[in-house]
Amino acid sequence: MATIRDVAKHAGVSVATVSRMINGTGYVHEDTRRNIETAIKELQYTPNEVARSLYKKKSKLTGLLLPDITNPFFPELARGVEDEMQENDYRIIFGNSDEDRDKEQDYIQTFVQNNVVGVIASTNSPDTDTYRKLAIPVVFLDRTADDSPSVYSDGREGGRIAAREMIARGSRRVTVMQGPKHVRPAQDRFKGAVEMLKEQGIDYNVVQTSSFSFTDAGTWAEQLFRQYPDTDGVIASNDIVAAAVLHEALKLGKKVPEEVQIIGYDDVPLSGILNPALTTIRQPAYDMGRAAARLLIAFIENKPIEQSTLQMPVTFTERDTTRKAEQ
Amino acid sequence: MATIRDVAKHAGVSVATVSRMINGTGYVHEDTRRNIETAIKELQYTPNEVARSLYKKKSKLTGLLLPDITNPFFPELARGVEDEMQENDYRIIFGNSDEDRDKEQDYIQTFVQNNVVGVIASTNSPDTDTYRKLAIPVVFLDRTADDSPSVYSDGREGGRIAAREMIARGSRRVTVMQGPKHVRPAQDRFKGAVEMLKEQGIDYNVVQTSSFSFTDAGTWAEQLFRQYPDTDGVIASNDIVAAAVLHEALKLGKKVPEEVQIIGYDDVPLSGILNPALTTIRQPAYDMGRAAARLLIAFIENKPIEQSTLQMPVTFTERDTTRKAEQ
DNA sequence: TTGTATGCGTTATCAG
DNA sequence: CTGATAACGCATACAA
Repeated sequence: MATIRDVAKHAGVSVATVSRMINGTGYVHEDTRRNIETAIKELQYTPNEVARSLYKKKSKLTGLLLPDITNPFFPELARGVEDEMQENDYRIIFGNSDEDRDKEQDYIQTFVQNNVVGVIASTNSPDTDTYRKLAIPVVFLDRTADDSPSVYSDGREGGRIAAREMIARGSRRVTVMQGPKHVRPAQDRFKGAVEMLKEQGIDYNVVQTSSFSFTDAGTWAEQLFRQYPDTDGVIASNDIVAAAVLHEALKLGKKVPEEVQIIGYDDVPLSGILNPALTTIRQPAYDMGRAAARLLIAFIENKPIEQSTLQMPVTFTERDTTRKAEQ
Repeated sequence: MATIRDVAKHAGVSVATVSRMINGTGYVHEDTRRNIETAIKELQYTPNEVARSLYKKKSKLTGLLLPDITNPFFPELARGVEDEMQENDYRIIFGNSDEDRDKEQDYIQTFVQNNVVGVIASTNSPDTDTYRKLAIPVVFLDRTADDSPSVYSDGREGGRIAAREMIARGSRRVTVMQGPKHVRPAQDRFKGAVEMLKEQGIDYNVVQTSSFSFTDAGTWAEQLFRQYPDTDGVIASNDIVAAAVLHEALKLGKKVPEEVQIIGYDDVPLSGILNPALTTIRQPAYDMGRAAARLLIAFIENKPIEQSTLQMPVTFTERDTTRKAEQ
């Protein structure tokens, strides 16, 4: 790898001049500029970001911490973040936390050890020293903490909508699936749904689940219909679980949506191609990722910030696992 | 952030001693060790990886380049890579290439600018200077190049299996979907399928597709049944497309698998919960990711390497979009 | 307009 | 067993 010294020597100038020309700081004569440029070309020089980072105590690196990229909601988020970052010349150090505090800590630590200029995190414990002590900006994604910059959607409202639409379409023995206890967004949507069910005086049951994994989803689905065989409406904790419930319902010979209605959550890409296609509460994942990155960059670059807390809209996405609403 | 100098001062020793104790290089008296340890604790010191990287010209950073994390095949791969890396204290700088040479170049460049010690790449152009000129080890994932370290599965064989099983189950007017022209694995499986179809003298049509995106998949599916309404077997280019074809077939009132059989490719997690569940050719994505990371680490750490080219097995995963084989 | 010297935080060499 | 010190590649203050 050629260094700035090589370039300087090759161009017959000092490293300072090369540095100035590269960074566009200070004057440099047209002729010498030309010399330096050809030197750079010939040596295929590219600046060593590590040295830069050491000197400036700032890098072009950013940390992204997500629970599990294997859950189809997160790739959308990640892609949004990545696209925005890459368009602004930032790079991403990526890690999966598995919602585990230790792993999370560990990643955050290596983020700072590597001089990242900011981090985007999807965590259940934003209100901890792990984040409070950070000297760099943090944006929470898909999660919130009061007064902390964050991009998320209104889980409670999403849950309420799901329940409301389910009731409006005639289900009267509803089963609400409660996602993992320590996952905030899962609990928010759960609470929202239960709230609405109670308000409307509708009978409901709860099935507890402890993960969002594809492999477990089938188990929750079986359990659901074993415990509540006469349920006529399922509000799932996310689309994966909803898909598993749909699968199980059809396997048991139940007609969807005639006998059982199902509403998912997230609107991950696969939801639209299920059979029947899944009715769900949509979160604009990709946009959320982009927004979070945009916000973080604004902090990093000290740009003006209108709002440091963005609540994105959730929308009822009606497809074929629900009946037409009664007028 | 506390530096090694702070620790040294705090412990009343020189930085050299602190460094020695941290890295376990050279002797250090038991008493001073204790002093240093408490100093580290009190100051919450963690070594600056950037400074380390600058001096040693080596980091704990690794580059991972994938086409598109939004395609559900890749999160599995990525997770495998990440798990193995993280267990070995390596971190990942991640980027999506969109199968685009420029983006790819760009990422590779910033990888080296950041002193990564190795890269894992899923690329269609492994045989280019971009990779040949790299001074650090590279492992190609899901793609191969002769003699280059790589982890992939046998696409041609996968295609052959798909066609063979489709024929064995009675389809006689098969449609093979050809994935994006520039994506090697897609072409391999396509060729394999066509090869087998020809060998067996079975009538077949080809539908060309140019992406793996969820949004486009529906279009290919519609087009397929418009052009070849009497097809009785579809070999899709991957599971996403297969899911779309399944969706469309049912929408058109076709019985699956009675009137149309469908075979996908990859066995992404969603395949098992489709209705009917998708028969597909499985690639062990997670394991492939792990294997690639393990291989890369072996290169990085100069460990002995048995095989630098790993071809993982593809397996026919029989579910419900195909009929029982004729005995 | 350009060059010299210094320091960013670490590790390794070498002398003590 | 320990401490000065040079060097990694770069950007900046200051001189020229």
